[in-house]
Amino acid sequence: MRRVTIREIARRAGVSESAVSFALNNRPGVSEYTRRMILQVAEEMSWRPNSAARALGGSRTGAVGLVLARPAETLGVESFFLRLVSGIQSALSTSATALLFQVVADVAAEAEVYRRWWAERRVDGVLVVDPRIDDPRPNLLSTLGLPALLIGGPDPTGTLPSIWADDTRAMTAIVEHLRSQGHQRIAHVAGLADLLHTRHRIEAFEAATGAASVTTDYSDEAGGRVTRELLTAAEPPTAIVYDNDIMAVAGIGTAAELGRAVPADVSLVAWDDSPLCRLTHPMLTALVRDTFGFGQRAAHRLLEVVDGTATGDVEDEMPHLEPRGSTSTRQ
Amino acid sequence: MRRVTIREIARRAGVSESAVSFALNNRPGVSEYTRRMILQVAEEMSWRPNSAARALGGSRTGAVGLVLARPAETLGVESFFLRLVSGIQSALSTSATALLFQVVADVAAEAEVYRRWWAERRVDGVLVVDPRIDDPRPNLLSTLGLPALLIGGPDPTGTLPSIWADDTRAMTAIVEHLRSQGHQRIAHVAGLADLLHTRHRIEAFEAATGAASVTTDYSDEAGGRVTRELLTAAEPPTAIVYDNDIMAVAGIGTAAELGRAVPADVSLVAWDDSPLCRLTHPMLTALVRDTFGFGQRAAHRLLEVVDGTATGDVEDEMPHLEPRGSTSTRQ
DNA sequence: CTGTTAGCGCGTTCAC
DNA sequence: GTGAACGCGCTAACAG
Repeated sequence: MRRVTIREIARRAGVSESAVSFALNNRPGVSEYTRRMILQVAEEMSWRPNSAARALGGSRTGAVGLVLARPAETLGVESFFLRLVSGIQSALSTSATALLFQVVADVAAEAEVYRRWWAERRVDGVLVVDPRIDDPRPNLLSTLGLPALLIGGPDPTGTLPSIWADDTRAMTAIVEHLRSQGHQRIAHVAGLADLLHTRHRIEAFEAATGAASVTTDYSDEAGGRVTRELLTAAEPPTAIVYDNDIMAVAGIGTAAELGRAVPADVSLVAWDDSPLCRLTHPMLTALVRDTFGFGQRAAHRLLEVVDGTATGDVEDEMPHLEPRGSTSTRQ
Repeated sequence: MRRVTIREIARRAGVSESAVSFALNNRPGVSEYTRRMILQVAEEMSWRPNSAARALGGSRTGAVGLVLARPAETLGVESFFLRLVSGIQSALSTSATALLFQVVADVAAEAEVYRRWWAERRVDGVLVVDPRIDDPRPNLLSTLGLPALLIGGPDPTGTLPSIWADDTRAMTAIVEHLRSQGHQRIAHVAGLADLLHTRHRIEAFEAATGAASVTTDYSDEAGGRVTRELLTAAEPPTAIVYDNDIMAVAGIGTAAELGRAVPADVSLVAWDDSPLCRLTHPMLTALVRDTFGFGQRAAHRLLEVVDGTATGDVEDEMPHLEPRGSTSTRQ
């Protein structure tokens, strides 16, 4: 495959390289006639800008980054994650921006990736997922000067702009829904204690019920174990809210083992919907989010942040509960 | 954040820019003493190469690409996929190579991404997953001249180098294992008909059993439906092999609905292991692959292909069966 | 207003 | 070990 440069287009079109550059970037300085002619030649030769040359001259690389710090045990997020990435890319593709993606073991490694990407000028900005309590990343990114958008939040330190959904109100809505079905004793099997959204959910849950949430590592094992503890206690809950789909699926299995009928004896709710929630019998009532759209909106916002045309937080739409067989009216 | 260039290092170290470049790249042309001195200065100033400048001068971008053409229904691959990507990156990180990642809807869009990446010189090579029957990608990539490694294969057209695991032998091993447990009637719920590995599995299955495989779209719905058809037939199978975890999980649910005991009435095997396979009761016997290691080896091999130091196919290790509760000895 | 020439960004490489 | 040219697109400054 021959490489096509602006120089060749200029030669072929019989004009200067700068004229070609102006025409290709839709900038003044060239007549309408010449522009059309140049564009046609470029089209015929199927020219594409060399991203390296562009990045070197201008200050844009045309790429943004996403790092997923993925402790081995956190498997429930996968489905959520691929939908999010799909949405992100659907938004990025309209501005021909590429996505640099990396999976690392922990936040320390994540920080190292940001440093490297920025030092090597590989990205124009990054999307930061899973904000944590006492999160070192906003401070790091702000110190580096690397434009970033926090997905989830808002940032407690007010350092990074963010896009977020209201987990607090979502949890309150779930509890109210269960209450309206007659549930008095509700339990909450939460996720990783140091995630910001976990704290939000816990605070909302405890405020609404007065009961204490239990934190876990999101694993199926934890979901099963905690469910067993809850259901074999003196006064077992009549409804359990799980912070992800995996734990809810494990929970429904454990309930069956213990001989508890779902939803007659105990109702179950999964925080995030996924195909898993439709594999169980009964199917799991789940909190549905428009994750693809969320990703789109996040990417769009990041591009604005990179351009400097946006700062501050945006609240995304609230997720809604999709009732299925695992919950039902109690009398 | 101040940007550090080779020019500054040269000034600070009192040498020429080329000397710095030689020293930083461990190339001859500079004395050991000077090299050390330069490296120390670079270290102090925490210099990092500007990837754009490097890409522009040399012919390497220091990035490789991976496109996932993900039809909405193919959800079972997610877990496999993240493990694969983790492995890929663990190998890439040792050579400071970045991964450009994109999720698209279909192979046509995937081809378009390859064209764009290559035209824009964004990648040095790509990893191609899910080879298909009559796959247009090897031909395209070869025409473009974009170095590529096929994950799965080998490429029937012999166009692209590949790394692959022997699905044929794996299927044969599964059938033999089931036979050794006394199973006479075995069924195979296969995946998408146009995937190459689906064909390999089907051919191996039909050669070993004489029975016909059924192709599906990998969905839980298909897994459940086909299981129901199989189990309510005149002579139901005593063992079923599913091409992914999702369908096997749906299958175990359907068996329960029909009142068939697993494994007493019917044994089930999932092709790919995942946490899902441990969420069922009984747990699913599954084919275990070292997906992380597979990704590592694939990335390593791609880098060799990019360097031109490798061509041809490599066979990766064969997956092994991990027996769990969903299969057992029949008499 | 239309178009050109010159020089920049930054690391690499080749001739000296 | 050095100086200078190069890769490719962008962008002042400048000429018609």
